[in-house]
Formats: sequence, structure tokens, C-alpha cells
Amino acid sequence: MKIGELAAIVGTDVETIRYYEKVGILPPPSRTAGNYRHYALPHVDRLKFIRRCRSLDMTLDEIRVLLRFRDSPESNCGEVNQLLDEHIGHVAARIEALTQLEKELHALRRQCRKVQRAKDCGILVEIGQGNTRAGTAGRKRHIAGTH
Amino acid sequence: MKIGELAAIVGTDVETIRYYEKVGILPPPSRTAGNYRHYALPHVDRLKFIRRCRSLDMTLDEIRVLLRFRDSPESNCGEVNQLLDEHIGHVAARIEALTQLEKELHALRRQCRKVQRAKDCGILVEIGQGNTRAGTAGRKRHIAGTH
DNA sequence: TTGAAACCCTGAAGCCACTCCAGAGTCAAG
DNA sequence: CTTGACTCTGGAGTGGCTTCAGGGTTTCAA
Repeated sequence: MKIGELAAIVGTDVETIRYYEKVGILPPPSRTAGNYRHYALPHVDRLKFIRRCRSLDMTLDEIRVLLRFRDSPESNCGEVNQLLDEHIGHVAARIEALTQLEKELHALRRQCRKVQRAKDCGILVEIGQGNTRAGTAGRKRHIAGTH
Repeated sequence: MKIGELAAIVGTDVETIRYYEKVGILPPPSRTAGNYRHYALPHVDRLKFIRRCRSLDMTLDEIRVLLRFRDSPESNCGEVNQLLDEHIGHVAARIEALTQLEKELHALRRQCRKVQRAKDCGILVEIGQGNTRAGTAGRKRHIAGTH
């Protein structure tokens, strides 16, 4: 099948597939006479696996580890379990941080209940005073932002 | 004061301050004879404001809006309130998505309770079957990933 | 048979909010 | 007067794509 069909089956973008090939997570398929990529079932399965992992918010590096195990069925899966445990830990930590953030934002929002002049707006005043703990703004956190 | 002192007071990196100047969120300060940036109190306050907003996980674009109101004290703060409400909405949505994700990850983790050969690992098998809803993997979500 | 639409190719740039680097200049203390 | 801490600029790198420019190929209908 051609790249567009693969994309349709798996539900992803053509560009994403080419990107995965470029970064070496999807092996280069054979080519047709017209230099089109030609895919078969193993590619479909592998791409589905990758997209499922991405939907679970794993990084491509984490997925690379899982694929290594998928590719060597006789190896020991302990590292898989560990990777997943760590990933779960990241997600839990992120939830906690965001929940704390949500609290702070609600508290901030309560500072201004009506529309008024900006200089009297409790929100702007409060932000300007900066009496918060450092929050999630530490550098090099493993866990990304809200946007 | 010099850029390093400002960085120390506010608790940020020198590079970040220069970056903020480059993207126009912090106005260029005056320079000393030796071409060093020279900061005063208004810069400290503005930078603190920015960093506080970042610690609340706002984007620089959102912060630009807030700064606009901070800079025009007589204007009407309705948009500030609205921006904050929307931001709170983003955070809440992200928490919900991550909570769902956490559930799925726990379910997945339960598929393999001991260390065994990769081909028998319930986790790898389960991911390979891909019987999940699309999850957070939709494109162009406003809300970022776990990492 | 022709020609237009729909698909595919490559390589590079853009996104966000920084972070890190090289190579050079400036300044304060000893 | 030297040393070392600080500062300057401009550019590249991060992740996981997305978008774009400028082509080539295939397919379908007129």
C-alpha cells in the first residue's frame, strides 16, 4: 500500500509517517518504480503500536525501548514493566502539579469578581506581588506545561 | 543593576532575560559605557510579573495580554478575567485527560505482573492490539504532553 | 489521448520557551 | 597587570511534529 493508505488505516498524517522514518523509529519500506514508499502489514502493526504509545503520552525514546523488546521476543520484559511504572509516575506527578496550579489559579481568579479599571483589578495586583511558591516553574522538569 | 543581579533577584537565568528582551516581552534597558544592560526597579517588577505568570503555566502570548493591561491602568479588565477563566479551563481539561490516561496506564500495567519473555508480556501484547479510544493524541490540542 | 486532479517525493523552515555554546569584550579585586 | 568573573552577540539545539516550496507520478474522466 502507499503512504496515504497507511495513514488512513492508522489514522495519522502522511508527514508523521515520513517523520518516523527519518528519526529511525519506522524502518524505510521498499519503493515502487516511481519511488513511492510501499508498505505491508508489519508496517501497519508497527505504526499502530507507535501511535498507541503516543496516545499514552510516551516519548519517542520510550517507544524506542518498547519496540526493542517487541523486536526481540525472547528477551526479558522487566525493563518494559519498569518503563511503564516510571511513565505512570510522571503522569501522576503531572496531575498533582496541575491540581496545585488549578488551586492557585482559582484563588487568583477570586481576586477580581467584576469588570473594572485594570489598576484596581485584584488579579493584576496579585500577580504583581508574587507571593507564591515557586510552583512548577523549576527548570528542567521532566513534565511539560499546560499548552 | 547588571543582568546577573537581576537574574539573582528574580530567580531566573540570564539567558532567559535576554530571550524575553529578544521576543519583546521585556523592553530593552539602557546600556552602560561598556555595553552592559542596566536595569532598574520597573524591570525587576515586570520580570517578576512575567515569571509569576510562567509559574502559573501561561504562555508568553497570554502574558503579553496581561502586560498590556498592566501597562494601561485605566482600561477595562474584563479581558483579564476572561483570559484567566480560559486558562483555568485549559488546566482543568488537561487534568481530566491525564487522569484518564493514568487509568489506561494502570490497566495496561496490570497486564504483566512478572518478568518474563517479551513475547508473552501482556503489556507489549496489549499495546500491539490497540483497542483504545483515540485518547489525547488528537492533533493540535492546546494542551501539552506529560514530558 | 490528453490533461487535470490527486497523490507522492525531498529538503528545509517553523512552532514554543527556552538552553547551551563559541568566541570575544569588560570590569573588579589582588 | 593579571586573573577570573562577568557580560556581549549570534547561532544551534531541544521534541514531535507541521507546513511549505518546488517538483515528479499516477489515475481517472472527457
